[in-house]
Amino acid sequence: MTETPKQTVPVERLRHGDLGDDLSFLLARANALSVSAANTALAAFDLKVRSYSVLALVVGDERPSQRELAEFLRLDPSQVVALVDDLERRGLATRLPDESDRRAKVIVGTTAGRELFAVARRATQRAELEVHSALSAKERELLADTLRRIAYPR
Amino acid sequence: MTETPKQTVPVERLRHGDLGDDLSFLLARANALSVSAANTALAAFDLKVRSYSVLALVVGDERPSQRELAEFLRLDPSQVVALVDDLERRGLATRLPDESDRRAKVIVGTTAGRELFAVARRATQRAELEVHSALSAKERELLADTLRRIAYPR
DNA sequence: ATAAATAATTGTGGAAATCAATAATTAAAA
DNA sequence: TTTTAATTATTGATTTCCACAATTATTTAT
Repeated sequence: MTETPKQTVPVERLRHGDLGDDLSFLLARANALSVSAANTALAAFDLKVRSYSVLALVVGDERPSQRELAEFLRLDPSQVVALVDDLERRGLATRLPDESDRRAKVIVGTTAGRELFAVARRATQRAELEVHSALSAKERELLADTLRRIAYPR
Repeated sequence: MTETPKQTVPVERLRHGDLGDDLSFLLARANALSVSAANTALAAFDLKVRSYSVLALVVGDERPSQRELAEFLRLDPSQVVALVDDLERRGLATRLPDESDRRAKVIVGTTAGRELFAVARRATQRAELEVHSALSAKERELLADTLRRIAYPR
């Protein structure tokens, strides 16, 4: 029996089918790598990309309502309830009544929330830089511009 | 009571915080739009991006093992079992013994699988074109090149 | 004044991710 | 060669995630 040498680069050959070069698939795979790197970096702070994203949106001075968070993050409103519950329980954000609409609640980050976000942000940016290390600063800029046109259509 | 005019572009202002311009976030958002467009297009064939991806990989002549599918798609091997179970039940793919390793099973698309993939592919490509309609052909090409460097590091 | 729409919330069922354990087989080490 | 370790597919359990329906309070439209 002649021995077939075992491949050391296992799935290389799968890259060159209909799928491996597909733009949507590349997008999905790049995103998967990015998300898991970010989650790894955020684990130290008991955050995931979801809760980190909410935190990022509420530590500024935009004071979004839960509905706005849901819409922007493409989440079901009920998921936002759970995410805000968690942040609030941990003292990182607060629900405030919306002065102009008593149905709505405005979410604002606390001081602790802002502080945690600051350090978590450094960690995610380090991780992100790692993921995109194959690209130059200029290429990253161009990529962001291009993705922005897809991410925010119209 | 003075009335505050309701905004017609609701979350526009959230785009311009720390998050909205973040490369990883843009990647995630662009991908989310792409995935949901693809899933919508694939629903007509009782496929999702997951099962479509597996189908795409097995209708070629690479004859991947389940382990290779799992690795390439970044899935747990047990999820691949379920996906292949489904395709096999529907007569779209078959498990064949790997001649050189009797632990492994090689997955090959059936004729029906190839036919379904062909039409499903047209549908997803239409949907994809829609999602990326803000980009020219040249820009799509450049985007694919850039994403490829992130998606397949080293 | 009444009706319709909206914001947050709860609960629910199904999909999916994660993890441990197992049987069969192969590869590595002694 | 014999034993040991690693690998492949599989099952099952656990948890998390996601999409929906229903509910309450409030606001907007008729």
